[in-house]
Amino acid sequence: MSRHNFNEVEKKWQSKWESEHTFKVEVDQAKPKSYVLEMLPYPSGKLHMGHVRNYTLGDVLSRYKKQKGFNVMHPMGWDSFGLPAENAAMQHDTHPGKWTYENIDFMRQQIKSLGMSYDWDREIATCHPKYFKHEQQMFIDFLKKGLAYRKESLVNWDPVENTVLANEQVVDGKGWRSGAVVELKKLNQWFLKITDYSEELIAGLKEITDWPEKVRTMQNNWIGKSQGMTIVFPVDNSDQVVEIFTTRPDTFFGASFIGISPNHAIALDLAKDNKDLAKFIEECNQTDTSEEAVAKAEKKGVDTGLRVKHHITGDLLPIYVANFVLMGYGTGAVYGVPAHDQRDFEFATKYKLPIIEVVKPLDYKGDDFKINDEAYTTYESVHFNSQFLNGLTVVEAKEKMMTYMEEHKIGRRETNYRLHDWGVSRQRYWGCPVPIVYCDEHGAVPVNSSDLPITLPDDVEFKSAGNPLENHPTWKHTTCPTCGKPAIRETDTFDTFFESSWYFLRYLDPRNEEQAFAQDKAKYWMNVDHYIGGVEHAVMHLLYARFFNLALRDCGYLDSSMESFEPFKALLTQGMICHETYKDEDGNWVFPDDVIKLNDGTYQHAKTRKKVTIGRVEKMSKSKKNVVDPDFIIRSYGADTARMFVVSDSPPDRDLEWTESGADGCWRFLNRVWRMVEEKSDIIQNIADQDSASFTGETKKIYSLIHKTIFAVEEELPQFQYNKIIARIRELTNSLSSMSLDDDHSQYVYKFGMEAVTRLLNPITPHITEEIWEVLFKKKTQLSQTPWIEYDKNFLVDDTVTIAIQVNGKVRNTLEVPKDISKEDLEKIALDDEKIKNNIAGKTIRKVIVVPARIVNIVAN
RNA sequence: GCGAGUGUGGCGGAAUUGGUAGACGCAAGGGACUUAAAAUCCCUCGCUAGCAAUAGCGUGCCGGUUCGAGUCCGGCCACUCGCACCA
Repeated sequence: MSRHNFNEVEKKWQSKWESEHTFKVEVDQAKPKSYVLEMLPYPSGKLHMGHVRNYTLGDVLSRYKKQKGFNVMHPMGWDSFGLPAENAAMQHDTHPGKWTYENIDFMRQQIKSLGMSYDWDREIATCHPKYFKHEQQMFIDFLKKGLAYRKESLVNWDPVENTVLANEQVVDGKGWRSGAVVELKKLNQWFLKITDYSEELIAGLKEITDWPEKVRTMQNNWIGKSQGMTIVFPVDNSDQVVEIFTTRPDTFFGASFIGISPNHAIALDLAKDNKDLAKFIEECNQTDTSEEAVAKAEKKGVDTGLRVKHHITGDLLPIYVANFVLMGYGTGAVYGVPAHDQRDFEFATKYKLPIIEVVKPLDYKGDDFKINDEAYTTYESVHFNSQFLNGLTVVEAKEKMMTYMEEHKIGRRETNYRLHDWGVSRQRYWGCPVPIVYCDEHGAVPVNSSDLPITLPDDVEFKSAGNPLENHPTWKHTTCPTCGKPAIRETDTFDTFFESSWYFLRYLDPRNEEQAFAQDKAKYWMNVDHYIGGVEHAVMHLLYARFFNLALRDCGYLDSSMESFEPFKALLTQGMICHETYKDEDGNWVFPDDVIKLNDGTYQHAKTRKKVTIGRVEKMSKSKKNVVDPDFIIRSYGADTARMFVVSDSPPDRDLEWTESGADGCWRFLNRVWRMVEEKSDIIQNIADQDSASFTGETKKIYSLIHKTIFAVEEELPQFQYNKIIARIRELTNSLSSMSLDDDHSQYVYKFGMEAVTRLLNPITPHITEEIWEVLFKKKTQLSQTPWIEYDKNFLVDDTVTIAIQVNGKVRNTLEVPKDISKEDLEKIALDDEKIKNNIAGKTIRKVIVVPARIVNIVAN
């Protein structure tokens, strides 16, 4: 008996699919379309198991949809601009482009060895000038439409390397390489007006019901729409004013100070003559730009000496410069209500500012409510100590106060968003050049479209400090598109989220030289029906791509008559791949491949012979060495096994633990399927079709199970519940292998069952199933080109059901009863049952609950 | 710190969405075949007590609603993800 030779077979089918263009796709108005998309990878060098899982999830659906008769778009490409290429260039003295393209070639071959059903003719690389040419045109169009503009903003500056650092490159407020304390520096940068679309982005969330609720919630919170009040405080003894924004105008009587951001105009102005304040601001500017760093920092501030008068109480409130007030949100100034906001409370405690309680719990009787060691922030509360707001709930008080403030010209109602405009400028080499020229006379001028793409110079130097484009001797020198006089190019490049915000449209028309994509192609293929990728992209990438789709509509790229401008109809966020961690006796991480199990059950390092201890299961990461190499898995088990394992054990949105033994199990199963067909090949080739109406007993039961399994797969596959599908198919396989095969009926059912197993398994393990189909079932047409197997609904329901009989909620027996038995009969049978009788002996029956086809519960005591 | 999730046997996970908790797989133990090993096949397998029938307990923890809770409600605990220049 031959064993399945996966190495040969997988190569055979991969080249067959390629040479016969099995997965090539074009617009076809006669067929329904389906666009299945996996997030495009960054070509970091090698595939990791997370990629394998991501692409398998998409590939299974894509293959299934094709067999269901859909015209399936399933493309792959490379998100190939970015920081790692520049780091590699510095470390290995190579060119980012060379490094990137070599990685792409290697990883493409890796993906191909997994047997993914991509239309490779549509492959794109975002670092290719033919790709980013259109991106540069988009930016120019955004500029003309008023969706792009330039303003000053802060960056993390490494004073030693003379370079801008990514937040990731800042460790504990210091540059990761130089160790220098990071400074905040103001630079002129390009921004995209995503905030123009705040409302539409919120509204769209209601439309995309096939997204996980958690992602929609996160996006909604990220946009952070809030209605509140901008209150204008005149500064005492001055003609200046401070504008603050608050979402809690109802707590106005509890305000005891004003906090302004260290980067607020007033703070910066005062700092000119105030050394202490200047020093404090400098200190604040020594954290990185992340919101997290600001929020975690100890609350600190400096009294400016300025005072404002409370409009109603007339109290004088001090203005503090406070490190926890963000310049980017609202007006960059807040009023502090220590009793009812935790940050304000900590701040007030530290600087001994008054704490004034103005709301209390709904059931609190007196007017002496006091907080203790933390702020009282419950929203369902009632006001006291607040003059005309006393006795009102927060909601009521808010409305009354807003009206009052408007009438008395204290402030104005305002809607604020946490979302701010998207800064797209990066001071880096390996990115898409911003197509702008600076002319002394005409300022920032967009490059003429006929001069696009603006490409990167190849001869760059990474050893010296600063931005290589800036340092290049000639590249930035050009002429002004308007007047032709000497001018300087923009040396910044785009954020790489720019490329990934529209790549799904480029796939639809990837070789179009004139346009980013043809409108009619986009109209046919959009929107993406199934988008699959990691949760880590839940907010930013997905929000930017949603914004782009709207902006591209408004710039005429997309047909405005399209039904929806949500680019991704359904979203699946997959979990991470985890693995056990290993450490040797010196505390060094050890690769799983280097760990061997000894006979006494302990573990040892294969080379150093040191004892190894097993740690917890964690996300696979290079730093902890708990990684397995997809190449190694494919070589030792084959692609089918790898594909099957990554979708078989866990639901797709949960983390998956990679285990050697789990992969073994899949490998054994696939061999078993092969054997089950091969060993019975004479039956399979000789048995004639039988009339299913005459099946009885076990044969009928298993025949029915085949149809139930097909039905279940049909239900569960489109929901990505591959783990359940595999369990179903395994159950069916177990039943088939237990058949006695002693008559024509059972032999036929066995054959039909194995055919079903082969076909149902095909999207998951395409190579072995194609081979079984051709070699053992002697079929001429590729399984990938064969329509999906159909179930017979007459065999989906049984005549009887098994019902649990409970006494006081505890199952005491199960009974098999006719499916449509009446309530009365069911109750009678249950009460007549011997075991039940024993159980209720000596008790009085109080109540009997009968749920037909489900359960009987007898309440007795 | 803020926002969002997750938690079921030794392990990964099922559970018709309020109705038999543990499907399917992994690991473990026992057996068959074999000179032997591998491979394969069969059996056992939540915990405790019992030869067994069976009984009690059991879905992170505490409490509640219900004839009935893994599922619904309230309060905790632990872990994970995101926080705008990593992708």
